Amino acid sequence: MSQTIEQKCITKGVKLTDQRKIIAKIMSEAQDHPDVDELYNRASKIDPKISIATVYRTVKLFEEAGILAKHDFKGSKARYEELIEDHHDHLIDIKTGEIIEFVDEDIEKLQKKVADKYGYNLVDHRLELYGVKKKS
Amino acid sequence: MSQTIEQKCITKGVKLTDQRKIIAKIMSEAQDHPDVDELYNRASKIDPKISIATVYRTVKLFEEAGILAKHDFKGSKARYEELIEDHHDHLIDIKTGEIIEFVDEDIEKLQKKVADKYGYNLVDHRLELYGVKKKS
DNA sequence: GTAGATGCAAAGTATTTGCGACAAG
DNA sequence: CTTGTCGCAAATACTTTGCATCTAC
Repeated sequence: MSQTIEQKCITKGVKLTDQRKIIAKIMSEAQDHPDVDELYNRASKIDPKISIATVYRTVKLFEEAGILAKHDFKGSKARYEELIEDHHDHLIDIKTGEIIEFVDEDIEKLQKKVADKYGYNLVDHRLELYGVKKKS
Repeated sequence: MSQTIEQKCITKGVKLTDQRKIIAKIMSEAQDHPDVDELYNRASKIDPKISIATVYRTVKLFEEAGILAKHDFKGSKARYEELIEDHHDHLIDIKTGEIIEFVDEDIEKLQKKVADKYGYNLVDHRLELYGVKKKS
């Protein structure tokens, strides 16, 4: 039973204001990886008085609380997505900007092995694939 | 017989000004991954009149010419390194900021396989490992 | 000689912050 | 009630750009 973003806020002791609820809802429902501007646009439709500063403050807060993940893909602004238990990496279509999420256990294992080889414990990683659709 | 950065400029038809020669030299000799500020500092010691704008223009030009690689590691400014034939990825020490370069052919192959699985041709990728040194 | 490069300062982006008003717990 | 949040606008950090001058080829 996975928690909603609002539930995670309560668990982590993050105060739930109206603005944060709006952002929580948008990110919960998002099927994509919106950037701050897009998030601000969507939030403004619900609460036209919300400030972009609040959006920035909230995504940062949520990121630090482990609720959202921030991605700085090449050639675009910072994008956010809800942080779910099962980790995944991203394949980015450089023509369309479409983002495909994938998981590859073998790559994960090899990454640990590489870190190990150099005497490191792997704390985090970033794997992004950039590609173009093959003609079918 | 690998070319120097200056030679690459000539090959690629990039005009060699004094400022560009300075930046080429610094990057050729760099054992690290300097950011623009650091590059500007090192360049200023050779030519105190060089402008930061020129440094920005030059790294961008070199990047587009395939002479330098730009890296946006998490939590730090854009860093540059000379682009060498043999590709490598990076392992970043999150305590010290030290950067270790590594190559893992198996991971490379698996990346291609993943892209392929989703119907993509892999054009580029980014793999960064973030770790802490193990106690020995 | 001429197209392109430089230095400077001003303008852009993306993001953060100080502050008085306001709201959640 | 009191601590923390919000909206606003100003500030910051990094990067780009317009323009007059200068330089590599």
